[in-house]
Amino acid sequence: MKNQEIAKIFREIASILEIKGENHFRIRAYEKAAQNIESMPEDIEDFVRGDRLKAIPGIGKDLEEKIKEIVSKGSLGYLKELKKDIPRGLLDILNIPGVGPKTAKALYEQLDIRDLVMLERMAHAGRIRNLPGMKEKTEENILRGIEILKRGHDRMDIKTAMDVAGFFIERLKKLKEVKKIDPAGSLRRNKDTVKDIDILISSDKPEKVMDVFTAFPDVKDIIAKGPTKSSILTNDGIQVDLRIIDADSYGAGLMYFTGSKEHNIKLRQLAIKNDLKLSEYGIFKKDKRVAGKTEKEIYKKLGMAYIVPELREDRGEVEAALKGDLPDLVELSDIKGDLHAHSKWSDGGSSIEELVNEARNLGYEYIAITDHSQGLKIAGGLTRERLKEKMKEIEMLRKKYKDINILYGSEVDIDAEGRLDYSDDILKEMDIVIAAIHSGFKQSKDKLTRRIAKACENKYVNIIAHLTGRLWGARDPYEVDMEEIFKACRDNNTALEINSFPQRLDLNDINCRMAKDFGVKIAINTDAHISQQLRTMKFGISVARRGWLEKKDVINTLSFNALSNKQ
DNA sequence: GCCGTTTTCGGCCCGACTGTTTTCAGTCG
Repeated sequence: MKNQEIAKIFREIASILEIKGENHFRIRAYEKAAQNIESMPEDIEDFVRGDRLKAIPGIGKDLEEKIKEIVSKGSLGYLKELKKDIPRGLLDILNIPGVGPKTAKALYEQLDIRDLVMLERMAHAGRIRNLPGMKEKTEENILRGIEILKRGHDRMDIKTAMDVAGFFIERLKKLKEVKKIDPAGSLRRNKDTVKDIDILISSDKPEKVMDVFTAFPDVKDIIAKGPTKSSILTNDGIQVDLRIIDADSYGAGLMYFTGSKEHNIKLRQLAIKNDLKLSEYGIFKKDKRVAGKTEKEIYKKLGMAYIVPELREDRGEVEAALKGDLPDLVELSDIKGDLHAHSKWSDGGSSIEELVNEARNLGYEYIAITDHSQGLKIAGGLTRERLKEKMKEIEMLRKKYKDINILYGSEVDIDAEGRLDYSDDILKEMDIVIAAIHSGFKQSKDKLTRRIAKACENKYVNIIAHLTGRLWGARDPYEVDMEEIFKACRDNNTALEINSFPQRLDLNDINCRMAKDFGVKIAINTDAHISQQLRTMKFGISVARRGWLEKKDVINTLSFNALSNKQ
């Protein structure tokens, strides 16, 4: 899988070309190609082998050759050439908010600034203000931008983003000047991680709303403030953008502000083809607005079905909507049970009964109690003897609660050699077996892949949990050969898990879609460690929806009977 | 650098805010 690697190279080329002041559209061509390759569910090397690269949107003759070179040689001569002209550190300067290619170029050419350290020093020394078109204010903004960059507020997980957005929305809602309010941006698209918070408001007194917004006690810094658009930084360094728009344009504004940028561009191009103009104010024929109040009427005007926010990434959804071919996405209400939860028997905080009762509250048909296996001592893994005692408790609860099926299971550790932590005679007694890696993350990609594939081959294993082990903000995903895993899962009828825990959300959306294309079934689980966490299912659902999954792709949408027959 | 149901050349999404200007370029989303 070289998709990410190629996307990264193309993005780097785009950045260097920006600084060099190259043609804007040529730069966009590289960015667009990077985006398409990165979000493709297929392995680009298959396209090279099949000589089908030009079938990828945004790939023409030139980029085709460059991709072939990267795949065969592992690097690209053109990028090496470009790097001779532009020092590496200059690309970091582009990451400073408010500093773009023109500024970076001027800093490099006129003051020989080559990296962040030099830039900070020069700004402190008051040297920037002497450049043409720059003054003290420019210097201040650069220093402030460097501070923001240093604080490293990159992206936050979706739950944190929802909490921050909720905090602002709840307070803004109370203003009588606020008629309508919605979260927008990647948060509304339910992306697994979010960079900044976007909020849209409809109001006839925008100035008043902006005054209140920028004066909230949590506002540390005002980045921009106007009658229709303001941006602030919170004390925690999170950027919140507020946009105010007329009620007549609210749908168009919501669409624009929800994005993604690529989705918007695609729609605007489509509008032009139809002799229309699309902006955040509506769809216009000549200068007359023909739609704009709701998103639905805009999609309709463009001759396509409504596209839910989760799909708006320009990953084929526009084409599908034009053909009336959109997937019928899985919904939270389709979920019939949770197949991954931990009780006090291992490292959970709730009793089995508490988990069962929460599952009953959620209207589930079944819940699997899947405590850790014996080798995972740090998480209170169960020995054979303790398993027997746990089984007794489950049997007792089964008698007490007839309206739900309590599944006896385990999250079994896969050891460094790919062996399972329980023998087959224990596993075969279980209703459900989840296998997962909990150590040896630093092994090579091949070794990790073989470990997991070997676990798939065990006939008692039903699900592989948290495949790449990522913990947002704490641990990077470990590298596995997705294609190999998908094949192993498909051939052994093993499902892959979407882990709904907000810092995991692993598989991610793109892996999901690829798994689906391979014919692999998915289980959306919470991995709850206290009963309330069974309610985080919605985050896993978001990933599934972003991965184009339908009800039929997800095993825990099956009724208990259908599920039992399948396993 | 890509792309074509007006096109193989001449286009390529659209608008807001800031800071520097004396009407606009740069940056951002």
